Amino acid sequence: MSATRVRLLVMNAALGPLDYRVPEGVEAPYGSVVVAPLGPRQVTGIVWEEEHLPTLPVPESKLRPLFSVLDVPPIRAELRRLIEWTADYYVAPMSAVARMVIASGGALRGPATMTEYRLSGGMPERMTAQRERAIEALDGEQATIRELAGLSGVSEGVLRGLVNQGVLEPVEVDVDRPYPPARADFDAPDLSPEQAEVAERLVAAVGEATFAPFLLDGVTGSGKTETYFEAVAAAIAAGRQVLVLLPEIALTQAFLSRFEARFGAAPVTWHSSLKSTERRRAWRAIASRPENGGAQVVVGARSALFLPYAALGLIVVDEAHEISFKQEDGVRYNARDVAVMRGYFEGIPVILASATPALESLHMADTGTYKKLVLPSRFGGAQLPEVHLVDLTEEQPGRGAWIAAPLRAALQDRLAKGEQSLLFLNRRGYAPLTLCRNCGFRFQCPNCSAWLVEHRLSRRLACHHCGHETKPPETCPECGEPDCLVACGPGVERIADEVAEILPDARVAVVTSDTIHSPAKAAEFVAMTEAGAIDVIVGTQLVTKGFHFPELTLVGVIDADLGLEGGDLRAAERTYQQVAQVAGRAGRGAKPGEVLIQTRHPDAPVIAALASGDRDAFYEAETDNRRHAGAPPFGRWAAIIVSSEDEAEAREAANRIGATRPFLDDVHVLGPAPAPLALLRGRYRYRLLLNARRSAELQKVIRQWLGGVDLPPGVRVGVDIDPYSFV
DNA sequence: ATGAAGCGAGGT
DNA sequence: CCTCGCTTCATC
Repeated sequence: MSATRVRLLVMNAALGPLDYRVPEGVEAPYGSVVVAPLGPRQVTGIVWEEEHLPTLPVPESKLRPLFSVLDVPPIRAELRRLIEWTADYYVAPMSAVARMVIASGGALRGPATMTEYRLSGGMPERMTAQRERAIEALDGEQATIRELAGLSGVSEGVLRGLVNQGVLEPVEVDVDRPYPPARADFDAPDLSPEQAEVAERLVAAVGEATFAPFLLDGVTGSGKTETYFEAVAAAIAAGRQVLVLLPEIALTQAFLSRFEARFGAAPVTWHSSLKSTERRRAWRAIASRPENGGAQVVVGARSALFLPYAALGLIVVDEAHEISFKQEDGVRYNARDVAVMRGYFEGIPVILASATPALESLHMADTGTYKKLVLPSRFGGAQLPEVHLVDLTEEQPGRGAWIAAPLRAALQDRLAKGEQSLLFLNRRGYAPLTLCRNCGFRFQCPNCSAWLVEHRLSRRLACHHCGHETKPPETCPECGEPDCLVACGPGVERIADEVAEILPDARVAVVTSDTIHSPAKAAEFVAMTEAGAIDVIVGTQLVTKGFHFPELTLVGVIDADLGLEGGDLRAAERTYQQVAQVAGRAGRGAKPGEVLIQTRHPDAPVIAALASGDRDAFYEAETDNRRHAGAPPFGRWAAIIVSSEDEAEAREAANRIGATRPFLDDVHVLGPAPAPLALLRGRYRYRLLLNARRSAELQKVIRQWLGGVDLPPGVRVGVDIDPYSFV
């Protein structure tokens, strides 16, 4: 006998919980995804425990019946608890978190087959510019008309014309066809004794199927992936699902080939650029148990964390220190931390793998909350690279140059030996600032308080915050002077030019999110590098991790001080991680590696620690700093960001919030002040910072505080718990 | 969210 | 007396 009355969490942040009547003969247990009438419209909702969604009582007579219960498995209690925890911890609406669970409107409804289109090979009777463009862009693609329109940049109308002409042919696709199965024993590797010992612990944890968080702390090149693959194999063999979170899609390609070699089939991937059919297929596979043809292993970006796994048995967070696990808009959650909570609610092990763990993670391991597993040496006898500092105050590269003499010499040496080099600079484009030599005019983004970055490869001035782009003008827009624009400072493209001057014969590849914008491009880059078709790689943080190139023996860090600018709380830690990770690309094969770090502050503790390879000393010093600053893991930070399209409105709202601040012993409020990016995507931003003791009920304080302020409709207030970027 | 209802200012 | 724009209210 099921309830005749249910409470819904509706997928609409502005609406509270709503109660409905369950029609005769309909089953709607907790977690059911349902469609309900709302005034003249319909809403999607999830049937929830009444006691977890308190609301004022509504008389029986007002209840309307549910429209339908959708044909998907109910959202399990474990995931419902995670939704509640995430909403509570990150001060976000439960509906916004639940949306990340549903994540695919198409998965809930509609037919199981759909029509996609592909080029038939035929040509239209009349060729037009638009048609030609479409045909060129869509070679090898198969997707819906809408998606093809997005891919080709022509309108859906043009494509429908091509369908009528037979140039695009329809293909009926079984949307939910199962994925090829992964096999636990497809190609088990030979592990080193160290790896085998760690793998055994992880495999045992998978077998026990209870909550167990692990910090897998292994130096770069120690074979962390192969090691946790054994735990993945154990979960596959036990019929449980595995989620592997990766920080960036660019890394997926390298991961996928390793995965396929080990398990004989590709895993299910989940990321933001999936097409709607792929998304539906993946979602439904994830919601099905492996023995019923469901997904076995899912590799995804942070958003894969909230999917409704039917039988999750293990979560791996690879490169767990990466800040891209922190979502910076919408629900501002940290996938690394939520992964541990998901493991807790599901009662399964969670592996955080990193060569440079976040201080917070190390602290959890040191206090015994996480179990620490260490891989102290590189796999196959490879040695960690030698690290040398280049003091830029002594070795000045000269005007308009950024590569100092020692690094030049090292580059020349590697090219002569036929070995590969990698130069790291975490700055996309050619130059971060362009100004007029005549009048001093600086190109600034109209929507953000940021300079426009020159991109020579694409001949554009671009804002890296909002995507605004313009063509560089012939004359200065301020004073009209021709040919007067000068590039200030280096980006990777400019470094690549400098390399071309030093080594005219070298084959140079620029590797950034601009040049590696698809998995195919990433695969191409990897293939070329492995084939020895590239001598020097110049890249941003994209090249700091995941890649394994045995012939790469030199890593040069162009500007190790760059990350230390900007007053970020974790600046020192981030610099350490980035440089240590990129250094870890050197000497992974038989030949030893060398790392040259250019810096103006060779005595700064971070830089000195990098030079001496004394990780523990760095972490100890950083731990002391954090303790004194009341920063995580010893205290907590939160940010409140108030924004509006109107500057005065944003300022007034921030002041109003500031005026009602709580005065407490364990929570201190700073601000409001203009946010470092005072204008972002056309919105003016003010910020308040909160520093709290560990024991403080920070979220409760914030909720009560903000709940008591009412603001004009154009003002948005965002809460960022445990912020990374103070922007 | 989103549409309906309520209400004052200004126009016909 | 009506229309426009804006605020308030209800949606189970």
